[in-house]
Amino acid sequence: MAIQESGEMYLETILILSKEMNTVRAIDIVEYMGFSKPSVSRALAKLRQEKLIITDQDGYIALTENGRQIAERIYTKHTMLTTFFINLGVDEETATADACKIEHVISDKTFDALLAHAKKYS
Amino acid sequence: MAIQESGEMYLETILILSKEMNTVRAIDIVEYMGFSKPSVSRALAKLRQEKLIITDQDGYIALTENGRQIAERIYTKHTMLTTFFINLGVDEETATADACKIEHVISDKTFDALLAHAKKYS
DNA sequence: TGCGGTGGTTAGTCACGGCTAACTTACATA
DNA sequence: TATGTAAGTTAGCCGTGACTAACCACCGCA
Repeated sequence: MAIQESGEMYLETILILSKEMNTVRAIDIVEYMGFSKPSVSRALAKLRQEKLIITDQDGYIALTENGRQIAERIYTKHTMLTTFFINLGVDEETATADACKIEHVISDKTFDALLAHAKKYS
Repeated sequence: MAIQESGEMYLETILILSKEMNTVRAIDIVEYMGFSKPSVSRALAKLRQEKLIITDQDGYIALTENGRQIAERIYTKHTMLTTFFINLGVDEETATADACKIEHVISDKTFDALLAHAKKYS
């Protein structure tokens, strides 16, 4: 089963949290994403099953190599799109919100083209 | 209840079909979108209920003023995004596919900014 | 020692948006 | 007139991804 948009969002969140807090637990994701504990628990179980994350006996979560690759790819799109939109004059909040939705649906091809263009014209 | 991405897709399809065939019936939408008859029937029932389309006694479908506004907005985003991506060097198929997904999630603010930018640099 | 808080899971529900099966209705034609 | 086909609807199912309620396990402290 292919990874869904929701799964990508969880992986990206884990990456972001692990940048800013050393250890990541399910409860941190709950607080960051604003979802309920069971929702996060079930989503993480699915990611664990697909070997995109691993959880140690203390409940600390880490991305596997596969998981990290997906998370980094999404996160890169997120930050680049946000920056691009802000440079176009969009307010930060809107830029972030739009980037967060577009990052999951834009193809690598179009993203790369957009990135190359952004480098030239901003 | 707010209009969903799926509803927008149906409205856009009705607009496109009505540009190219005078009368639009459910079966035309079935063929165009590749969904089953019941799926289309139920989706149209929902749009009818929300007064975004009307159907006459012969089954011919028309957009209401509200429906047309939504459809035009999405369709504009669709065509502009497609053109923009193609101008960036993306192949037509990818550009269309990406536009079709992004058109539903991009905000008016970001779209307008993108459009203004595209006008300047292409 | 036992009690409360924290973290996590299990079970069951819901809306959305696809699907198939099966029905109705109407029309065209043999 | 009867039959077959086309168009549409109804009923019921499924996966996704949220939710609440309720439970378990652990840990610290009075």
